[in-house]
Amino acid sequence: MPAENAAIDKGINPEEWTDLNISFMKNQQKRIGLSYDWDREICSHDSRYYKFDQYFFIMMYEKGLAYRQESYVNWCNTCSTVLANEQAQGGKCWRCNNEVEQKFLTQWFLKIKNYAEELLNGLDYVDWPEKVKMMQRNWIGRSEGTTIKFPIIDENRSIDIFTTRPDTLYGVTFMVFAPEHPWVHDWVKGTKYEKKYDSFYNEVMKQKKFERTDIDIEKKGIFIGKYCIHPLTKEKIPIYISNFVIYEYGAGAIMAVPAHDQRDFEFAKKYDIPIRIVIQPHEYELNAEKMSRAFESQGILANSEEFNDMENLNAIKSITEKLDKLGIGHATINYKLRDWGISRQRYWGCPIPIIYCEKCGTVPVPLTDLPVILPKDVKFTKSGNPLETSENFITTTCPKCGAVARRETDTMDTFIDSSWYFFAFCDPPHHELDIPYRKEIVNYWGNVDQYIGGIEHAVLHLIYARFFTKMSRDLGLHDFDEPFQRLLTQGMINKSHPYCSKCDRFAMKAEMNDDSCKFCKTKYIMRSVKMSKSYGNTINPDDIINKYGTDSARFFVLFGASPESGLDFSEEGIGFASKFIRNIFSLLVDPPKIIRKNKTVRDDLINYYMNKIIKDTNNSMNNLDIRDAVNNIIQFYSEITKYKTEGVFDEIYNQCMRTIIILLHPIAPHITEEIWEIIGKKKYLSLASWVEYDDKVLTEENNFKWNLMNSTMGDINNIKNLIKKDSLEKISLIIADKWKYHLYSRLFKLTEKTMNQGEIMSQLMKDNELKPHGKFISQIVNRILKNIGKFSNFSLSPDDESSFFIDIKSIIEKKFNTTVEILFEDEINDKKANKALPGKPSIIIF
RNA sequence: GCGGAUGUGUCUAAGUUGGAAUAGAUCUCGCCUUAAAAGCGGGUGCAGUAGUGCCUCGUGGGUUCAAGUCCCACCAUCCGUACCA
Repeated sequence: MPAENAAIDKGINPEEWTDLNISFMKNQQKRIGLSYDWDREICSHDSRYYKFDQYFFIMMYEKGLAYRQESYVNWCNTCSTVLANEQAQGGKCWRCNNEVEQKFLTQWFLKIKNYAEELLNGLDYVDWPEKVKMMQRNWIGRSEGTTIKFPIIDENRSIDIFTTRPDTLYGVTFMVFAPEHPWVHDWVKGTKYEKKYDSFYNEVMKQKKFERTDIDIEKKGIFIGKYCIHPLTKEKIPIYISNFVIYEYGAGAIMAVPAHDQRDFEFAKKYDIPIRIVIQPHEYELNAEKMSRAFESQGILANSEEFNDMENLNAIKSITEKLDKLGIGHATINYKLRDWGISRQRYWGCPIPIIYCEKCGTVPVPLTDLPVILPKDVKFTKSGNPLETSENFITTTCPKCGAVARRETDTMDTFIDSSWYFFAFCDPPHHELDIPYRKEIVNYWGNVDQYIGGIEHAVLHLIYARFFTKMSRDLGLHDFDEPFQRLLTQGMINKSHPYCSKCDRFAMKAEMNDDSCKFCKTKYIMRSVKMSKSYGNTINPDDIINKYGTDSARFFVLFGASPESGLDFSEEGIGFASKFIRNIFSLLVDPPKIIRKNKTVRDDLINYYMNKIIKDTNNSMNNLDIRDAVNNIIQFYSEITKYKTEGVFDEIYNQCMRTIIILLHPIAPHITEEIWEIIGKKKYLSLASWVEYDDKVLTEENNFKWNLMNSTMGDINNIKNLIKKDSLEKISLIIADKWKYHLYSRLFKLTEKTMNQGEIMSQLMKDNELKPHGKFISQIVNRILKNIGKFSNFSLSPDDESSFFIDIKSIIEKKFNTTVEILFEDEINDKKANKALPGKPSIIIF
């Protein structure tokens, strides 16, 4: 439709305009480095593709899933076309945001309602955001209730109304029909009510549909002089019409129970209709005259013949059973979901393959005659469907009798195209095939493992595509039930923009440089809002790419926020990204200044980090936590930087480089590919195998050791800051006495049995080795028991701990630019020394 | 009204089966530099001349040896939806 509008505005052919845009977008996508398999490119305006839109339509027509009906439909004046219910949410056109009107037209519909139950249940089997599932559940709007026949007086037909509250059936005191219900029109004809009805009808029709169903709008109605009969009591019940009853839902008429429904209550009060109580609350008694609002809670039935004294929730079932037995009602399930109106009065779309013959009526185009090609000899006038201007197209012959016939000129909703394109990507359509795609290929690839799209399609594309998947499965085209197994709804790119808090509005494009609101003169504040042309706050990706490069743009977007939460565009953010990209280049391309021949513990450390980071990054990537993955890479980058300046061991350093290049490659493909070549690697990086981590490096012992090193260095740093010494003479690390290790192992064993401190202490004091240290132990035990989980179960022996510190001595020395000595507790006479504990050496700084 | 989500030191975000609150930005100090930028290092909840103590994940309770995480109630914000019989 934008193509057609642009064509009208600019006088270009829509096809030309579409192709132009496709090549522009393709270029941009290639520039930003998106790796698509372009061999699978499909275009919905290619007759090889839309042929199968028509195929699906005809298959549905033959199965009775496509039908033509005259009804009230949503009409958008600016788009000059009909819209489906899903496309007119909140009474506004999904494309142009214009208020939609109601028009009475003959249109093609698809019976999506036939799949309502399955569409609802299928939601339990997909891994989608709860929010989207809720939106679909609400949209489908299943409700269980009862259909009840109310015979019309003086006629032999009856109205089958739907109610969820058959327990209140005895409380019905009036009926309400939608004003546009066709029966109503006949009933008032030639009666004294006709005039009143006509003016009321016109008044209601003038209201926009969504205004009419606004809760604040006044509930208006009139009596139309007609009655029906209560199916059980046989009482005469007056029929009203009112604006609050919607023709499309249920029967287009309701039974009104003013005592137990607030809306009915208000209506009854207004028009002086009797109120009959049929449910009494447990705690008190209602009085019809004194009621100020309806009683909608649970209670016990009254005035309900044999159902009196029954709990109302039980009565729902009992009354329905009785109606069923008498043949005047039955349990029913109703859905809010309406059938999908797919006719569009526009040129640029897929023609509906139907021919109207005077003799044979509505005739589908035979499958062998597909595709029905969209003609090019059309005139774009400002009004009406351009297709109607192509005589060649309209005039045809009837496939059945050969007589001159006329083609349908409505085209299909473009959502039809997007309802099955994911199958087409598996097996791009071929003109010569008579099916849209081959079953074994689609079954092999499908269903889609991970789908990404905006939340705005929650009850549009995402419901249509599910319907199509089930429908085409039933045509035998493939075997699975749901199109998209995992769904991620990505956020939008926002930008801060002038906002008036008083008027609750953002500055429009023309006002965006003003200081204050043009309506109330309040000063604008800056607030984040989605990018949009009307606000004039859009950023052209090309500008960003030109200024910072593709990789910086990608890095910024991926690191800026999680995919779900959207991103605030900012200059600082993109600046950081661009700095990082530059830094990583020089880090990897400039060779290290110091290269060691011997392997040291420093190399073990960076190797440990490397493996840990591969593991964490892989996890994050798999969960699509791209931001976390990037965070890990940034950390690894700074570790490598430190490692490089301290001096490297060639083999390990090369592994680190390879790892970070590969990890970063999906984020910043261009620069990493470049670096790959510069450092002399053969073949493309994009074809290199992904990095694996070595589980043997990530043992509990190693985790413990490197944590021990980090926390010890943290402690040293802490003390250093505290004593405000500029340069350090010496650091002594004192490893705890052997008996403390013995204590730890005894203690942790005991805590498996009991957490009682007294009991634990008395057990410990039976140990002769520990007994002399009783006072110290009781303090330690107290501290440990307060938060046992904080203490690792794993520990090294005193000798292992000491030799580990000897190993990493050089790292600490380098970091603090001083000498480090490792001692045992009994080797030094300092009262600070005896604070040493297993896994926590005492630190003395000189 | 109904439904859903969110709330984390200044900001943006991580935080898995409960087990020592992480990153990045910002700001700031230092190094480097003739200088700036870039880069590197320290600090960025409070207190402290010794590895510690205390506070803090919207508020208030609860469960637990242990709660950002589990349970209950409330508040705020955002989104969806609305006479659906």
